[in-house]
Amino acid sequence: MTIKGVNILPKEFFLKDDVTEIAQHLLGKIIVTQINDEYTTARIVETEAYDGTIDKACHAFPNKITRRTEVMFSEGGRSYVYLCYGIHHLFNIVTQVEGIPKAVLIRAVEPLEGKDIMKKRRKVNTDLQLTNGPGKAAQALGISTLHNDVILYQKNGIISIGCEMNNVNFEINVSTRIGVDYAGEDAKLPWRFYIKNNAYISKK
DNA sequence: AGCATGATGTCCT
DNA sequence: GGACATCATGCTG
Repeated sequence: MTIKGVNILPKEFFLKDDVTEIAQHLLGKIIVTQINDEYTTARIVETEAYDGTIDKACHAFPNKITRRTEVMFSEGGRSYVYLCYGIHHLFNIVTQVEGIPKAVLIRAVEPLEGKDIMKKRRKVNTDLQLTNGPGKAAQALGISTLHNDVILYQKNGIISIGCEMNNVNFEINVSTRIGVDYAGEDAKLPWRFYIKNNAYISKK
């Protein structure tokens, strides 16, 4: 299963029981989108883990099923896209076997192919401002709430996650998550992961 | 049916 | 550092 040199990850990648582990394994992986006949790719450089079973910061806490969160309860390997602040579309990757609501927020990516398309979508001209935040990354990749509950491991899917043939080495930094102060003690969980020294990290 | 609230980004001072 | 845009969602009643 290959799209232009990227191997699409199998469903099993998303089913491991530790969402923080998957959040780290997603670093360095490639997001491929083919939306409105426009092809873009980007490398994941920053992620956050959310666990609806124990984590107040997760929309699905405590195992709360609503129309918005129900996709998090489905089998891993699907998208969870929701509207934040009425403006920003945030892209998450659902993990775990069916019934366990956990997901990984894609907070930042490094643009690879289709930068001209990303600049058009974002209405900016500087590479560094293109994808260095969760709202910006989704917008640059053409992802919106229209793409909620999309299967990510299908060949020729509109959104898929892959890895490059030649693996690149990097160090992983860890911190608390951004913008979840409302979660009380859970805001202190060290569940944000990012590639050390990458230029496209959302915040220092 | 009404209301409070964001897993943010951009612009202003 | 701070204001604020903007609306789907979830909760109350």
